[in-house]
Amino acid sequence: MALSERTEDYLEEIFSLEMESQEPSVTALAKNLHVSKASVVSALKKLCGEGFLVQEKYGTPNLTEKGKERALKIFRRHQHLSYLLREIIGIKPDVASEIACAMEHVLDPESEKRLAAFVDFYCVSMKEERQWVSRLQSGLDNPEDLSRPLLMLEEGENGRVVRITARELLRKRLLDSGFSPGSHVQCINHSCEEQLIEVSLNGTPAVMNMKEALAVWVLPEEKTG
Amino acid sequence: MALSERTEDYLEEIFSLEMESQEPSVTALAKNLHVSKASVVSALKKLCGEGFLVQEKYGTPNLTEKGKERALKIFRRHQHLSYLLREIIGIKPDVASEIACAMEHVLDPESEKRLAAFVDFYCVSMKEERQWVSRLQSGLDNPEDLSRPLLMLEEGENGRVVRITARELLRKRLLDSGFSPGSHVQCINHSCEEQLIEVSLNGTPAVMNMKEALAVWVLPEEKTG
DNA sequence: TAAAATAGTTCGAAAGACCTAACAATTGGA
DNA sequence: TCCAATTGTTAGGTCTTTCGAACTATTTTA
Repeated sequence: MALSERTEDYLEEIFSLEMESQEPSVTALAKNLHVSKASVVSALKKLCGEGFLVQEKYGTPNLTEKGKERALKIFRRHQHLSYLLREIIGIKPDVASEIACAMEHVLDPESEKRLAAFVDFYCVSMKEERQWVSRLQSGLDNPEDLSRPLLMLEEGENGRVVRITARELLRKRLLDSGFSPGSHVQCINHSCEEQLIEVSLNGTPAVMNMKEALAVWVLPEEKTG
Repeated sequence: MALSERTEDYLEEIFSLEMESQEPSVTALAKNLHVSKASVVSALKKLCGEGFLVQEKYGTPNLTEKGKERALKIFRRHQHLSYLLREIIGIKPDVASEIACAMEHVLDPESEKRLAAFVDFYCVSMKEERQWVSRLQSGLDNPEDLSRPLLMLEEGENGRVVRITARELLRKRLLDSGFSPGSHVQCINHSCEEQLIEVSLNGTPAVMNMKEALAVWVLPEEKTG
């Protein structure tokens, strides 16, 4: 059950190689992990002993179900962290991977969820920004055509959700209610006195308060009627 | 020169305690680092041997200049990382600190700069978002009053830079040119054919292309003339 | 098919971090 | 001032990870 951090690295590397349809040979592992072949063999022995791996003498190591499951967890963590460091913080890929390696072993499930949520939140907003930039650069110079908070849609205007700029509970609530990227929304009615907005979400009526309507960003579509 | 990651942790903890005007006694260190006193003593011995620390038998350890310098570097990295994990990604403080501990030893100077820049960038944009939300919620319902890309400023409009939504070279170029949060900018002239924008940056004329003008976000100020 | 190259294994041994237990110095009351 | 509690030290040992070097098995190739 309990694997040392370093042993987890071996497991992850075996998994990585398998993902790329490469043989997780002793030599390949030694090369990728920058250790001697002797070290690989002893790590492999430990992984076998713990039931994460089966391997005959001079045979290729094979992950068991248990091994795959554990490796996948580590791998996912690593991907998330790498992504955050590389694409969001802007750290160089090789350094990012190294840092991710150091982090991944101390990330508890809850923090991992937070991380994933952050990466998701940020990715969506970055994707939108890229679309925005390319749109403007390709000669389309109508700024009204950009996404904006649902709150700022005119009555009757409709479009697609592109991001949710909220965190924690509000974000969860909105996503759970169906305000996920790609959903179709239409502004039905602004009720300024009550600070409420009536909308149609994928054809179904819904009511939102201002805070919610500010957090849902919509890319308006051409009016088709 | 070369300290192991774990030994760096001891150094950092000594520094931390000194910062809080507490004695970095063997007992305190053992408690805070969750190790036995024997382990502390042997780590202290190593730090003395490397010249980061002076200590007489049964005396309080004292950081040398070299030790302080090194400890400060580690401490700063830790603060940055903790901040990122806690305040931006939303990971619980104790876990954040633990992860920061695992990360701080593999963060090279360049990545550290990137991290600092990201924290800075993100803090500014979050601050702006908060202002935005509170502004809307306090009844001010004039969306024109929000920050927007410099590209979207009318001729003659002016304001203050609140964030730069660019990365890597573009971001660096913009910051180097003086487009940093707080700078005063005024839109002088849009030249649509040449896709160039004439602006005044802190009173000095400058010319930007569309991509640059899109990356600089400005909070417009009241027109005072 | 036999020799050469490559791949995998085993065997100490070293380094690092940690522990417990016994011991020594210091300090603070009674 | 002296005894007890606290604090710091030392010795000896475990565990993990790593290595080089010698060795064996397998594969390639001439």
